[in-house]
Amino acid sequence: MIDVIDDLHRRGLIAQSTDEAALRASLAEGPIAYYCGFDPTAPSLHVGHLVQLMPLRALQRAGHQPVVLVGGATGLIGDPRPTAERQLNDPGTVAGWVDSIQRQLAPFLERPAETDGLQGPIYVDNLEWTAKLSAIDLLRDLGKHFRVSKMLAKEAVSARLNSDAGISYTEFSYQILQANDYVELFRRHGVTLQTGGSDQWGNLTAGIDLVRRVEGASVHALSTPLVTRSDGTKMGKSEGGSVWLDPSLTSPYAFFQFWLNADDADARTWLPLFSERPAEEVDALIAESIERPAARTAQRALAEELTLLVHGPEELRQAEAAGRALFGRDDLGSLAAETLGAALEEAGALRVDGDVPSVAQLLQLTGLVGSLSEARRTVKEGGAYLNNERVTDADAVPADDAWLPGGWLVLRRGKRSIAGVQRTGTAGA
RNA sequence: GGCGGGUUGCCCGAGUGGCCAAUGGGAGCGGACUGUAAAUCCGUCGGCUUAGCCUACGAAGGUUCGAAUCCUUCACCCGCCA
Repeated sequence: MIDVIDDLHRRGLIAQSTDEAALRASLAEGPIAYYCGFDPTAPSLHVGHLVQLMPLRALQRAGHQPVVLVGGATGLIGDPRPTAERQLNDPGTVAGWVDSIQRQLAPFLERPAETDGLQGPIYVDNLEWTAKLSAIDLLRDLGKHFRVSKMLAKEAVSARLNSDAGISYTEFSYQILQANDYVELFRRHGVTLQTGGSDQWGNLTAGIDLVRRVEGASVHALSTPLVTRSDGTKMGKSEGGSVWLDPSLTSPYAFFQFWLNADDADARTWLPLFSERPAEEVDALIAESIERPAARTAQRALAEELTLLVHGPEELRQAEAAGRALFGRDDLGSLAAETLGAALEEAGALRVDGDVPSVAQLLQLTGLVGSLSEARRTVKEGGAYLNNERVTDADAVPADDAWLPGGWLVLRRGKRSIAGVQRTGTAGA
């Protein structure tokens, strides 16, 4: 059996680690419990979180016990970002996000657990113990273990102190709460390893220090690298928004397209990170990508594997089929109504009944553009297409003979933003 | 608590009474070239009932024919002093 740590290194999933020899020894000794926390800052996780999920899965496959923490308490406080103070979200909203994120995390660890007889995840919410902390407990029992000079030295904190934004006492205190989580999980579930992003390193080590001080135990941390794009920006933005894991926020089709459209350099660096294929297969795919970049083997492998992981086999099949139909060379009119309809449902479909809106209005209603002004601008720039033909008049209403089988119109913005419009009610085609 | 500096569009950052929906850069978006890549070049980049109008330069008032620009108060940030 391949050593987990070796495997994680091979995949590039380890940025930093505490005493690696000790960690290897402890992992080899027998199953350990490990945890990773996710703060609810939105209703869903996004593709950037996948890099956290990969080590969780890898460790689980190696027989260890995953503990998944959703930060119902820390989400109310806000982990300091290096740039600016966070906007506080109200408790009800955060509680809702805790639920949705917890549900979202389940399949990543439950499916392998069910099928392979592994340890299923333990779910925890740090609100459970943090809400009970009184100001006295916090300051007297926890605060005494924290040296301000050390807290100030944390990267995010010092960055903020050196910026115009400054930092509130609220966010400054964040690391105390997260450190306390490690102590609580050590006590409750015997957790001895925390994983997290490399930007969390300061928080991870703060937890280790606190466990040592209050429990006298030596525990571990492992951080994943910050995944970026070749241009240095964060991974996961597409068409102006984040790529979410929640299918109602980012459709499986859009999710699939995100990976398919990754640039070559990115796809090759991301593939080992996200693919759970054997090393030789990954290497072969990358070699092929270098040899014949136009075939996009790396992009395709990422798109297929991740859509399958996040959305399941049926959604993958449909997302793939939709892409083929919409980007294929076939004449749109020659596609079967069902094929076209299924593809457009995946891409995003709008129903119209009665009076047909103008092209500009349709662009806005389908969400391809954010406003009517933008719709007009897009048409002016030559970036709006109706059934693959460039639109020249933003206020024109689609002609009767423009409707394709099934009562569909294919509306496109730019090269690859597509939406369907279906005419209902009135007699379609 | 005192004194000084600051708060401009998605981000950075010019702008000190009319020529400002606001120079410039970045991001984003569109076009050309391609492979539904990258790089490059060109265009675009608040909203709307789009030759016009509305909303905007931390917030609220005020001065003025006219303010992002001047005055007052408030909020927040940074620095120095207590």
